[in-house]
Amino acid sequence: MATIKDVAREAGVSIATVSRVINKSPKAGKASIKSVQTAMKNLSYRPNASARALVSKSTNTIAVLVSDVSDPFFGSLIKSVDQVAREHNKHLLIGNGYHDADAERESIELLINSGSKSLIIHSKALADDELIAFAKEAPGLVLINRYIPEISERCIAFDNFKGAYMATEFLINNGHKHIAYINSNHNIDDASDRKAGYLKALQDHQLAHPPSYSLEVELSDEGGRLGMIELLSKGVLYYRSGGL
Amino acid sequence: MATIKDVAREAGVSIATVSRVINKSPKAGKASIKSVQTAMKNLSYRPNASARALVSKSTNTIAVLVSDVSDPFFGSLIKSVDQVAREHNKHLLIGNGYHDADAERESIELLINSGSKSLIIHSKALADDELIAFAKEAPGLVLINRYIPEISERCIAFDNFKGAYMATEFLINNGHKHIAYINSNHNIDDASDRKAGYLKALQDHQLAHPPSYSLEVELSDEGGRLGMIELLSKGVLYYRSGGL
DNA sequence: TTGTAAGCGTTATCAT
DNA sequence: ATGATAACGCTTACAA
Repeated sequence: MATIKDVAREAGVSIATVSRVINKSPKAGKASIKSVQTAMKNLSYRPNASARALVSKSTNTIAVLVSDVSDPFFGSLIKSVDQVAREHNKHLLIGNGYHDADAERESIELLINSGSKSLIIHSKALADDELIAFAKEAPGLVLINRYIPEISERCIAFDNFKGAYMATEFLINNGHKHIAYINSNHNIDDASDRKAGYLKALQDHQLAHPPSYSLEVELSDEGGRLGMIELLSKGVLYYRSGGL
Repeated sequence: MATIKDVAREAGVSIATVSRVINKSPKAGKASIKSVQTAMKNLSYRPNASARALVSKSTNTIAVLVSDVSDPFFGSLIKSVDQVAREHNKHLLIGNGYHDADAERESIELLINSGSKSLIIHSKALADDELIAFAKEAPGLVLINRYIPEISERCIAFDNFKGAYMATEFLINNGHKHIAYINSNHNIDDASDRKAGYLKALQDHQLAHPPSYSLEVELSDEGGRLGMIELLSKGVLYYRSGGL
């Protein structure tokens, strides 16, 4: 693997000059640029990322922690991140949290250790405290899909309460009086916040919400299907044809 | 960010000693180990991965290039890689090829530049020559789902021809005489190899294979569904009830 | 067992 | 415009 030194020798200039043309410094002689460039080609030179990171105190990677790469939800998330990362010539360092606190913690540490200054973290298993501590340690860390008041400016999340409230109110405004709610049985804020939004909307409109109107199911297509079947077969709800 | 130097000062030893306990070198004094460890805790020291990589000439990352992270197929692939990577305390550096030759090339270069010595590459768009060149440059590069004779020991791939041959022969052995083939319209080896295997099996068993028996469809659930509909509605094939 | 010091490949400061 | 050179944080002979 050719180093900057090799290129300098091959091009007959100093390494400082080589560094200048690599980094497109304005103070590089036209002649030098030329010879350095051909030298780089000849030796198929690649700047050493580690050395660069060491001196510049920042890698060109963006760390992303998700719960499970094989879940299409996270796949899409990663892909979106990658698309903007690519525009800035950065790679992604991926960590898997496996929906487990220990694994999440370990992954975040690994990601921080590896020198990424930008971290996009999707963590549901870790406690607020730990995440706050990490956020304090890493100024470029951002939480996605999670809201922690103490570090709100680092959080990007849905307003689940409001979303569920709006959806419920939308149905109410369309004349519905019996609205059921199928929720995920995941014990995370998303689930409880949405449920709360649903209940609040019903309450604000003086609609009843007997327990039989809501149930919790496995978070999957199949879970939702079974939930619907349960609601319909129990006679709690019934189809209403035409429009909303 | 505390450095090894800070730890050394705090622990009252030399940086060499600190380095030794970090790397669990056998020649580290019991007392030193103790004081260094508490010093590390106090300063919440994290070894600088770049510096380490620079001197040891190898990062602790495994690079993976896939066509599209948001595709569950690749998601599972990445997850599997991650699981063994995690056992070795390594992260994944992910590249997206986007089914495009330029993007694939660019990604591989980025991954190599970033210092990963282990590369798992899934490339369908790049030509053999380019991949061979990359393989030569990076001794730790491995091709997945692709077979290139010149670097066969670096390839991990299905024998698509044989697989299709076996599947076809299986049907033949079960008494079938009219066997259709719905293929992907992706212009990649996988598709043509499988098709060839299918044809060879028919030929070896002296079965007819009129053009109407095979067609190419979009690579998706819907594509396959439409393919079946076409075959059935054209009367090329028909259902046969019971067993194989 | 421990410390000193050279060196890894770059960048950036300072002269020239 | 160009070249020495220190520095980045760490590992590893080599000495002691």
